[in-house]
Parts: sequence; structure tokens; C-alpha cells
Amino acid sequence: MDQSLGNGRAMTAGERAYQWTREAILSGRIPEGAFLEEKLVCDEAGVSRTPVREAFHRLAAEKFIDLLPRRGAQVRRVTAGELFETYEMRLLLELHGFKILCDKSIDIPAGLSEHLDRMEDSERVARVRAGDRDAIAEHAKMDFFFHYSFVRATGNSILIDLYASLQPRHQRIAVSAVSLRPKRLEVIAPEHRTLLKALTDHDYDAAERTLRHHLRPDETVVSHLR
Amino acid sequence: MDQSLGNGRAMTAGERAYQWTREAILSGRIPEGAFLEEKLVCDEAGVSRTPVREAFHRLAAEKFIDLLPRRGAQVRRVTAGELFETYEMRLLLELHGFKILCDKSIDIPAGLSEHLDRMEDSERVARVRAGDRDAIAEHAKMDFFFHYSFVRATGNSILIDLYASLQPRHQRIAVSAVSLRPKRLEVIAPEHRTLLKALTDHDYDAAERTLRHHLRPDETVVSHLR
DNA sequence: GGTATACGCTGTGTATACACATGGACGAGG
DNA sequence: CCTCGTCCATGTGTATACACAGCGTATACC
Repeated sequence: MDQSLGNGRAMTAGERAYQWTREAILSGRIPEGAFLEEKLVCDEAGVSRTPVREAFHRLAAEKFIDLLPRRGAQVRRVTAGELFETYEMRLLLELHGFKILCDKSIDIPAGLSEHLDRMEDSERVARVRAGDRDAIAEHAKMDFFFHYSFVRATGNSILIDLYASLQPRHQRIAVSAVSLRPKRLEVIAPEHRTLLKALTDHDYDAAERTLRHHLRPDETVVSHLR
Repeated sequence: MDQSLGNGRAMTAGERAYQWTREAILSGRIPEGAFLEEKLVCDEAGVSRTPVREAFHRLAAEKFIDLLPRRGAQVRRVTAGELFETYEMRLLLELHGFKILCDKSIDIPAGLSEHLDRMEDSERVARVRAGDRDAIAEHAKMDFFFHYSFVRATGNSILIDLYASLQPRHQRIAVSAVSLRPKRLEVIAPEHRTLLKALTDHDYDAAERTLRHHLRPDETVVSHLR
């Protein structure tokens, strides 16, 4: 998911501004509700205001930020209502993807087991449990990547786009969930393994059962967002 | 400076550029595959290049156009593959919406019957059958509005956003379908009526049956896009 | 006559200057 | 002491100038 930033030559200034801002939001360096000032991004990304403004409009279309006329760009918050809606849509889209994978007996992309290994790496887990902001954000990104991998394997480009558009919201929810209840980590890991096994075996019913249990809003997180 | 559109609301230059371009694409005035030149939009919308470029980035994020580096903005085409995917996703999202409406016994918004009356207005239908480009585009927009109305009634804002993002693709498919097979009009109208009745009665099974029949790719359109 | 190279035109990529709305600070009046 | 109005700083909205890449065309050389 992380693009190589070393390829700065081929990247336009607008793209750099977009990547920097997106990353700053996903990583939580810029908190929810904060106003993103153009000049800050200009300085940090080393470009002028024009490409930054283009990036902002793109990010607004992707629901990372809200563009308030004459006020600026505000990083979106996730409300309790959106939390339920996000889980509902993830469930709908992922289960549809699972159905395609199982019905067509599509092979699961290689390397997902190793991806889970990395997610469960003891040093990484320790940092997450200690409340390390970057580690938590990274964990949330890896979580999304895992689920997104199944969706991508379906080959349905629109399904893939729709699922990808849920990432901004997923990120904040996952960060909140892991921050507030680090014990969730112990539950997430084996569920991911079960899911991977079920889909590798093209066992839709098992995958559905696991996912319905996996994508269940945590009451602690819900009440925190209210 | 602050020019207002018909509704009297103040609109920024960027918004005007966005609206003009979006409308030009949806109406088919700018055909698929054509390159959108910034200067054209500048002149037509009466703004400078800066807001036009912002509008282009937004439209690209919404899949109306592709931004090719150093080449410009190209109006997206719909491939045969995307046609199937679009129907598949519309079916998935709409049926989910129907389930919500029926399970929660949500009232269908008023005025949809009158909306269908306008769609079936004999003068309008005659223009569509005669191949009038504007009338065909308008018909496609009204068709989308009808389906979108049910989705909006669910109140799930993410579902609503996801469905809305399908409009650019739906528009092109619907325009192709009606252009190539105007006889479809006679089938569409009663199916819409049946759908409206089923949902008004909160009869999910009837609604699902109708929609599965309604959202069936037309072989003529498919082969035309290949 | 065909091909390759150079030149110029068109249009995008970026920076920057200026216009102006918004929000807060500060002071005057009640 | 509170309230309201004015002023100013900050930051967005827009226009425009300039840089430069891509493509077509024309010309020169083979």
C-alpha cells in the first residue's frame, strides 16, 4: 500500500502534496477535526499552494477531509453513526467478494499468511499495546490491507474502488478500537487466520460466519464516539 | 464576482467549473474518450484555469475523467467489463437498501409516482425515440434519480455515497442502452411502477425479483461496447 | 522520395501576486 | 463587568505569468 517515495522525480508536485497529506491523516499526525492549513503542507511537501489545493479537492472527494468555504480543510471525524454504517458496508462488500472468490474458486493471493505474521510480530504488538501512535496507525493500515487483498482478488474493479473508498473511515475506527481496547489484538489475529483458511478452502459459509463475528462494532469504541 | 446560479446561492468559481463540466459529460455534449481542454471550460464557465483544474481533480476522483500526466483530462469510456460490474454493484447496493427499507418499514419518499409520470410523458418519450441526445441524457438522469431515491431513503450515508459514485458509469450505460434499443423504454416504465409498488408495500421479495429482472445487461449494448 | 531531426505551437504543471471573507483581539460605551 | 462594534491578521479564492513537455510539421540530408 505504501508507495515508494524515492521515486520523487516522476511524481508531480500535486501527487507529492496528495501523498504527504494522505499519509499525515492516516498516520494520525494530524488529528480528527483539525484544520489543515495549505501553507503547512506547502512547506512540508516542498511545493506551492496550487498543487496543494488540487490535492485537497481530491482528498475531499475521497472523504478524508471536508472543504469548508472560506474556512479551509478540516480532517473528517467519524461519528458513532458512521461507525455502524462503515461496518455494515464493509460486511456487504466483503461478503459479496467472498461469494465471488468461492463461487469461482479464485486463488487467494500469496503472502497473506506472512502479512499476518508481520502483524503479529511481538515487537510490533508490544509497541501497539504501549500506545505508540505510529505503530497503531500502521497496524490499522495492515488490517485494511489484509481485508482489501481479498476484495482485490475478485477482479471486480468497481467493487475494489468502492471498498478502497472506505479506508479513511476504517482507519479512524481501527485506530480508536486498538487504542481504547488493545486486548482486541488477541482476538483479531486468530480471526484473521480463520478467515484466510476459510477463503483458501473456498468455504463461503465459514468465511461469512467468521466475518460477521469479526466486523462487530465494539461498544467501548461506540460510546467513545458518541 | 460572486455570480449566482438560478437558485440564488452563491457559488465559487471552482463549483461553477465543476458543475459545468459534470453536466457537459453527463449530457453527452463531450463524448467518451474526448480530451477536455482547460481553456474550453475556462471560456464556457467564465472562470480562470485554477478553479477548472480543481474541478478536474474532483471529477477524476469521482471517475468521470482520467487525468493523464502532461496529456490532459480524458472523458472515461465504459468497457463491456465495467458494464457487468456496474450492474453487479447496483444490484448489490440497491438490494441492500431495499432490505433496510422493508425491514424497518421506512416510508418511500413522496413524488416518485409523479416522477415516473414525467419520465413517461409522451412528448419526452417521442424525443427519446427520435434519438434526441439531450432527451436521452435527461432520461438516463431521471432513471438514476428514481433508483437513487430509494437508496437515499435508507438514511445510510455511506451507502448513499457509494451508490452515487456509480452515476458516471450508469449514465453512459443507460444512454447507450436507450440509444441502441429505444424499445427498452416500454419495458422500463412498467418495471419501475412494479418496483415502486413493491417497496411502498415493503414487500422485499417482490422488489428483489423485479430488480433482478430490471438490472439485466442488454446483449446489444454489451456487444456494442466490446 | 523516404526518413530523421529540429523547430515551433499547443496545452499542461507550477509558482506567485492580489482580492477579499472570516474570526479574533482590542477598545469604547453602556 | 459585560456587550457590541471596529480593526487587523490570517488564510482562502482567483487570476495570471512563466516553465516545460509532447506532438505535429517542415526541412534537410541521405
